[in-house]
Amino acid sequence: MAVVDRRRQIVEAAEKSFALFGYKATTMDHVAKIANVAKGTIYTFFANKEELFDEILRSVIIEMKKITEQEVQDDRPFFENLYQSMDKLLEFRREHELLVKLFQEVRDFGTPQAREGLEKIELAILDYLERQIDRAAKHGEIREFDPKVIAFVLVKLYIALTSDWNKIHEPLSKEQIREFSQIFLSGGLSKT
Amino acid sequence: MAVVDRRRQIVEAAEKSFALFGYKATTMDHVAKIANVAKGTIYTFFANKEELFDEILRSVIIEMKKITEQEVQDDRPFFENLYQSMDKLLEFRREHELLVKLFQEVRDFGTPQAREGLEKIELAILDYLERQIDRAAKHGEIREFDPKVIAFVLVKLYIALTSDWNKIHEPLSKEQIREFSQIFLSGGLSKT
DNA sequence: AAATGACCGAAATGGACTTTTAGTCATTTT
DNA sequence: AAAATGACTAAAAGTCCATTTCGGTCATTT
Repeated sequence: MAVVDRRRQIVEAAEKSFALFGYKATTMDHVAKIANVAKGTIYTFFANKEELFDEILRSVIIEMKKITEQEVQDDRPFFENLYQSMDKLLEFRREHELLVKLFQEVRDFGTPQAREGLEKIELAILDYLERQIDRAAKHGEIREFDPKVIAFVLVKLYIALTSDWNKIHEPLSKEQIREFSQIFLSGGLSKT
Repeated sequence: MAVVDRRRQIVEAAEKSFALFGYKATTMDHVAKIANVAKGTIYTFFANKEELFDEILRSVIIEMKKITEQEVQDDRPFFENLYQSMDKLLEFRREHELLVKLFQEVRDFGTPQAREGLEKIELAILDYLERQIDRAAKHGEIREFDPKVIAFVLVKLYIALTSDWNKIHEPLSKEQIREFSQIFLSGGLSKT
């Protein structure tokens, strides 16, 4: 009990600190202080700062998976599930303090660990998406193509419409994004 | 004659230096030396370093426009022209020393002027593409949607398949890229 | 009138010195 | 005996200041 509690205290303190200050500005001393624990104790649970960070990331990934799985219903068409999941995921990314902070840290300082952290999360999303696509293809819902590439392009398309676009233009509404996705995904640009 | 020559000497020297050393590491003293001209002379033609850089960028954009226009034939379908142009453009970007150097400079040092330069070029491409798309829509070749967004997504899609993808996987072949583009653009993912 | 290059101030660079911080480990607490 | 502690260390980051570099100017030369 005592051991478990200490671990939790540390993880919770680290969560707060990473979300508030980012990776670089979070010091082990500070985490120890918030957790009401001596610094050495942290090292009985985590080999180093990066592993502590990894623990937090892993829980974020699990949380994201839960959120998307709530949206997926097997009796609905693949695209419907896809749009819902993507919306939820983007909303999560926008609102989750840790992710917001990490994006900012990468943009402003280029901290490698922050970038690698975000890459890990993106990889987890790609992996999850890939399996969804594979399943949809096997169910005959979409054409069969390399699911890895499809997943990759889908994510890029979504990021392009939701994030990249806003750097030079007024943000697109949810409805517009949905419409454009449908054009490219279900319809295609072609008129015929 | 003498005046024109001096200007040309300077521009040619600057072209070489920017392509070889990037924006930051190119010094006005060095450009003057290569051009066999006193530093002050550069300032009779260009207000400052950035304007000299702009001149080079402008000529790169013109060159790109020429290359794509060679590929476009009005009697061919829009998509055919599009794929050809994109291929040529990407090849140009990959092979043009200045662009390669600028990409590297942005990645390694984040020099703002280098990034802005690449942004200008991308904007020029987007602008050109937008007009092509608008034309195709008016000709009834593709569905009518905001050409700005379509152009934006097309470029992002192409960069995703040709450049981003290579950061984690084996590069896709020209044929694969073409196939995927067709899926998304003319066909759509949907099976029906 | 055009071209030059010595010159200027601002900004970048380098290096000595100081502070901070990740990680360790001998000692204390439970 | 096992867990927790915090003073300690080595290395990384930060600060400061002297020196150099570089974009841009302008009095002088061609």
